[in-house]
Amino acid sequence: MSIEKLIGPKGKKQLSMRQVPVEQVCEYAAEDADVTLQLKNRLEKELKTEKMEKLFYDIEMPLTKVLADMEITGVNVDITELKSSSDILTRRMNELEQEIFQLAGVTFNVSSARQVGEVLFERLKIDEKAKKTKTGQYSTTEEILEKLRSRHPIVGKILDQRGIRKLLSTYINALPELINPKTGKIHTSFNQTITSTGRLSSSNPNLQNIPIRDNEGREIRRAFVPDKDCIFFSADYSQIELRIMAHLSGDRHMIEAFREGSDIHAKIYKVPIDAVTADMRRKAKTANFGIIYGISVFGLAERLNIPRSEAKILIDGYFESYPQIKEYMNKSIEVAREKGYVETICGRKRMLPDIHSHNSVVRGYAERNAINAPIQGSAADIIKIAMIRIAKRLENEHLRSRMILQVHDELNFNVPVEEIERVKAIVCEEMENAYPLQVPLLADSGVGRNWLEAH
DNA sequence: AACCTCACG
DNA sequence: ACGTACGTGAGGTTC
Repeated sequence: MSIEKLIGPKGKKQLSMRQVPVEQVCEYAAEDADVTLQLKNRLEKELKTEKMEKLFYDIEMPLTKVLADMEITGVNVDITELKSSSDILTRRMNELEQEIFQLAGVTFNVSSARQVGEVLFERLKIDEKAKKTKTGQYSTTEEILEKLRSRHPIVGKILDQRGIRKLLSTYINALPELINPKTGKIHTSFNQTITSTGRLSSSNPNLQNIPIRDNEGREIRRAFVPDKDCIFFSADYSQIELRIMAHLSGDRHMIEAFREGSDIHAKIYKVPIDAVTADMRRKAKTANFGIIYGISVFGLAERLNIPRSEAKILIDGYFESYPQIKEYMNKSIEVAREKGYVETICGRKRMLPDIHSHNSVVRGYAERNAINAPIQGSAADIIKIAMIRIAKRLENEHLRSRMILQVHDELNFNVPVEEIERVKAIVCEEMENAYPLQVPLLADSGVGRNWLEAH
């Protein structure tokens, strides 16, 4: 039985455990204990035969308490900040909506992708051969509308209105509702058993997807503030996934590049670093990400908005510079075929039954997972080790600083001002030394009066 | 409940 | 000819 069946779906009307008849609580609690014991009896043996005992007992189990402490500690959110931007943005959103109706000549629900598609492609006919989604509906994603921006003034307004609506509904208006009246803070859940790679996820609310890429959205981070007499401290791994790929592949050139601390994105070209233009670097950066995901010529061409021929040249050049990376990718797929799974540096497995599929699309997914999962998952292993050690040191050294958030390659802390130097040293040291690789691991850090300033 | 869209690493 | 970069969570619409 699910908890929501017992106390109702999350929201205002959700009951607390004490409002549920004791017979029902008893039934629920007993089932919890019974099922857990049954699972333990079976999984304990499996842990041993799969050689995953270290991962379980040395990482996942100790991490459980670290996560619980983070959840209980919670995060301060300055509501006055959010309320004032809510008023301003709500007004702008409504103005844009009126202008959209004017330009369309009809009123409609701008939140409805279907209605937006019908207005743009049937009423205004701004594109003869509009792209459709799998279900035959017009696709109106940001990516598509961006390319149609110049066709009609309504397009830009729809994009702007959507952007503002997203910020309001998902963050600005939602976060204040989630403040726990007892603690005055927001308490997320860090889910330890959701992802297929070993990453955490965050829910109710998700605090791992607070905006940062766009200037307007990132202002929301100003609302995430430390306690009184404390500062916000943020530390993040620099290019951890690329460094792991250098380590796992053993590629001499990439290892050397990281050891000498050079600009890895610029380094893929066979010209002096000074000769690398901003555009070359941007393309190389996208290519580097692509490699980690199991690149395709098509995928890279799409993202960079370049012809496939050019994307192919870029990829070929890349593998010429880093031949062992190419070998590593082939080897990962080969391992998946032979063993049916791939694993991370700590022995976390990703089962890949589709690696033998006769459907090339399905098989393609499995092959890309074979490349990506060990990299993404090893990064998760490493930051988990760092979190456990940092939590232990904060406790042993009687510091009042608290770890409050993890965002995949980043850790955030609430730090009493007088502790900042010690905590900075502890956090960076434990992050950088969590798991020695063939290349150095680097952690950047910053402090501020809020999450935005600390970044 | 499925779908679309979009926020993050 | 087709479909194609990895991993998530949430809000809104539609059925």
